[in-house]
Amino acid sequence: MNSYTEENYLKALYTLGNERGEVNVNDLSRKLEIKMPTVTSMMKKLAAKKLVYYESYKPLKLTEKGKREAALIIRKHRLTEMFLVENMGFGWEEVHPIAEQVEHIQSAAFFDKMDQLLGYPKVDPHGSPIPDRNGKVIWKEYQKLSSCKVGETVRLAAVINTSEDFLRFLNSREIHLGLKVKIKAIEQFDGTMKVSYAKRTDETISHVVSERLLVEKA
Amino acid sequence: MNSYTEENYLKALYTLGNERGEVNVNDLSRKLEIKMPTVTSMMKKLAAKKLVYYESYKPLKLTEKGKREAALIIRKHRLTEMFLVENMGFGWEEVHPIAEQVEHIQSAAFFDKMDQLLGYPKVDPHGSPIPDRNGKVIWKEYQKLSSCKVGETVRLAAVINTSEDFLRFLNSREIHLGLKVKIKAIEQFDGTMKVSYAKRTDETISHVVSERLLVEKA
DNA sequence: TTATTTTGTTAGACACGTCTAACTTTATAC
DNA sequence: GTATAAAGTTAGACGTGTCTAACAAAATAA
Ligand SMILES: [Mn+2]
Ligand SMILES: [Mn+2]
Ligand SMILES: [Mn+2]
Ligand SMILES: [Mn+2]
Repeated sequence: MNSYTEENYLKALYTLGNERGEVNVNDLSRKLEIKMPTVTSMMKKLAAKKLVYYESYKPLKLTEKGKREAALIIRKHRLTEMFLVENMGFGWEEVHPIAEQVEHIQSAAFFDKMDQLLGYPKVDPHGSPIPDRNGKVIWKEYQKLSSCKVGETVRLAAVINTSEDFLRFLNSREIHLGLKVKIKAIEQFDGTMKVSYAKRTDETISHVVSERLLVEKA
Repeated sequence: MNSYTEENYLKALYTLGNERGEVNVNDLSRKLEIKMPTVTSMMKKLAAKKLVYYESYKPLKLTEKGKREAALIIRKHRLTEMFLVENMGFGWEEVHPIAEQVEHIQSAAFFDKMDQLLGYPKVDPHGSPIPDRNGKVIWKEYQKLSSCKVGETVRLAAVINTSEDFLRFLNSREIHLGLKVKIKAIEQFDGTMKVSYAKRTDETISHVVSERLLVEKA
């Protein structure tokens, strides 16, 4: 069994790996807010457990075993977030710090029960896919709202940034997953979009925001 | 903030204190399955944090602060057990090991939400009282089923032993909290009771079992 | 291509929570 | 009331996860 600490390293390696392809000691160090020498020594430990390929001065890479174990922790994280939102009434902006702790609970029954009560959800409250029991993840191909054209109507499928501030901002505009958004106009200069959705027929979405929203064709 | 480990020591001190009055290093050592020298050094640490009164060779005692913090962990434990049973469909025999982990989650909102969803329960699934937000516990005075007389009808209010085996045994006899039990006869020799409850009109309860069931007059 | 900056490693330290071995104090038995 | 047993403490060690200081390698800039 991996320790609480090891689990957090595995998860960070996994998510950084998906975001940036290559993961360096420095990236991990910054993400976990842990100094580089500490990261190096943990990488050697995880390498000894066959969870990470480690060679001095080379980028870090999870082994297949490491990827699987990381994905299973992420599964627990995302199931928890979904449970907190759907079955406990939390807002999507509140759940991450709680899930960060709950993900380390050792009890298959606990998470199986969440999964069952939720009806075997495929995505978490932010639209990220929930890995299956074997650690397999099915990534749906979404596109950024910012890449859409005038006249298109799209459905909001996921958020890229899940910071509390950003999610609170979306709440204040009544923007949530599943929302149908029609693009009315795009300002060439700065990419600002004029859109309509729900009862809001004359809203503005800045490029900073549309870059962080993933959509699919409605 | 207290560590995960410190929390488990506090909780053990609290429950042993209620069961036996005085707590010795040896008791704690056996309860936590941690060797005595380790316990001694932790007691010094908790004493430095004003959570325990510690003097060499004297019985251990929680300070008021220590009692309060212990009770708040127990609150989280029991709310969790109740939530697992009432809102997630677990059996009362399954929840303890999960609650043992969940009780260490640091999130007031998480437990407040459980409390609210449960309708501010006063007791856990085993009939033990849930301490309030200030760590105050209201103990109801129940009596052992074994101390009841022939002809009495009592309501099952709590179980003393919460081992999985005992709870499974009760499940197999369809014995659960709230059950009304009528005492039809008591064998003087070994204390075996003849009782009726629900649709079971001719059941036998051994003294070993009736000693572990707490009831109130119906 | 050499100098500088950034990234990464090594060495050594430390807090935490655990252990065993050895010793001391207190309790129990005779 | 001494002898023995049980309980408790002290000393010293160890694994985990963290740090800082010093050094080395790789990347970038001049
Ligand atoms: Mn999250
Ligand atoms: Mn975590
Ligand atoms: Mn319990
Ligand atoms: Mn616990």
